[in-house]
Amino acid sequence: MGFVNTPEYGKGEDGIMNTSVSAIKEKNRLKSFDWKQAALDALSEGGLQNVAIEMIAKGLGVTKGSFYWHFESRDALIEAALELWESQEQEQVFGKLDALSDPQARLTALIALVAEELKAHKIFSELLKAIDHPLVKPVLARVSQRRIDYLTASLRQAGFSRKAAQSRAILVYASYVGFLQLNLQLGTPKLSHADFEQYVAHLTETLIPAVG
Amino acid sequence: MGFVNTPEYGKGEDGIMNTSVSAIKEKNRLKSFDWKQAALDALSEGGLQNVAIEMIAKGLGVTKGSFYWHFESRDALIEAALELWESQEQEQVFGKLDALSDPQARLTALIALVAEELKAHKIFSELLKAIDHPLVKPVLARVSQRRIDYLTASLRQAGFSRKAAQSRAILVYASYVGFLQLNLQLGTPKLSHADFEQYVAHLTETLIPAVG
DNA sequence: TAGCCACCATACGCTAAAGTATTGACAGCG
DNA sequence: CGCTGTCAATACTTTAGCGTATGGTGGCTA
Repeated sequence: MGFVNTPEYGKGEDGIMNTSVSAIKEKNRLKSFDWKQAALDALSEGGLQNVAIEMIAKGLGVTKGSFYWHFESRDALIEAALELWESQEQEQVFGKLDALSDPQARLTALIALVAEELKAHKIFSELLKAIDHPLVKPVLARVSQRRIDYLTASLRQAGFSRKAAQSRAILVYASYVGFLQLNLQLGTPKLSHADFEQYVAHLTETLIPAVG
Repeated sequence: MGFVNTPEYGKGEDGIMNTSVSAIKEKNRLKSFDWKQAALDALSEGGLQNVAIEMIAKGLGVTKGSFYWHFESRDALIEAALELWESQEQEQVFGKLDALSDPQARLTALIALVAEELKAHKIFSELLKAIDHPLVKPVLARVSQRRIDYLTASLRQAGFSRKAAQSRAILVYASYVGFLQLNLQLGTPKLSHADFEQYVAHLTETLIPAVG
């Protein structure tokens, strides 16, 4: 007892939480976690407007009467789901890359990462479309700032000057964001697997190795 | 008589249109055009969900009773506004660039164009967020395809191989799209005017001249 | 001056989705 | 056995925004 199997552990979302940590508390947390997970699923599929309580409830086999026991409001769910996504995102991206000491290898690994983890990218892409929502904007701003900073540092390590590294980091990140929207949202251009490989190779050649 | 001073001319949106071409018809067209223009304004400010009939009506000093005389539905307005935007967009971008014969100059001019014409970019950026709307998606697909093709052709002329030109075109366009979203929507990173200049210079150096 | 027509205002209906109020089921504990 | 707390179902209210129905006004023509 005492250990939870989810990223939820240690968040302390309830203010009081040390009164009889037990199977009941466990189940409680699992339930709330399910809602967040389902919200992220819905988000990655149909965008933020698809994070509709009655829809998700149906997917979970319950009704909204249940939802409002677990959460204050729709916004509360969105906020919690975003918090979950942000932490997952962070350990997913940075966890894998920090292992690599060579900055060059780290950068190419980062680009390779874009091809995988489709769902995380889908969520990011959907959030970008929902940026008008006041809860979404700060999250994306934080995440983007962290990534750009990380890129900048890596590029500096790889030999770029301070200013060049800054511009290059923005360029790399912008091309990432743009490519996401073009592919996941617009579906234009449609690239075959081979075309995609070639594009990634071209991108790596163009943006990563050339120090200047 | 016979000439109209707007891009509307020659569209033939009414099926029948040759019965007494006169000042009345003229006024009619102007009114309808105002709605489209106002719709684009609203779009560029608050996104597609801000294209709300009652809001725009208030802005025009009328009520929605007027609107439904001019248009069938909200979708009809959106469709008409998008058509207007697409044509304006096309002549704005391609009109200026086709004058330049040197492909290199054309490409740098194109990049410079991004800094201007803020409203057209705002609209594009908002449309990207509203891409789930069935009327928006095909428009953006057409526009993006045209632009990428144009870029590809210019890059080929500048000396890139077929495959390299294709990948590079996508890269350039993706970085454009991404930068738009980061700046107009997210506001991250915040660049000073000098920083922006430097970024554009860096971008041009990195993506345009190097033939490979 | 009668009357038609383009244009607009007002009032209402309709729908989707959030949120509320109330009651019910079921499990564990005293 | 019955109480209590957790979770869920049902029915209701509310709100925003699209769309409709209908009637009003002002100018042009017969």
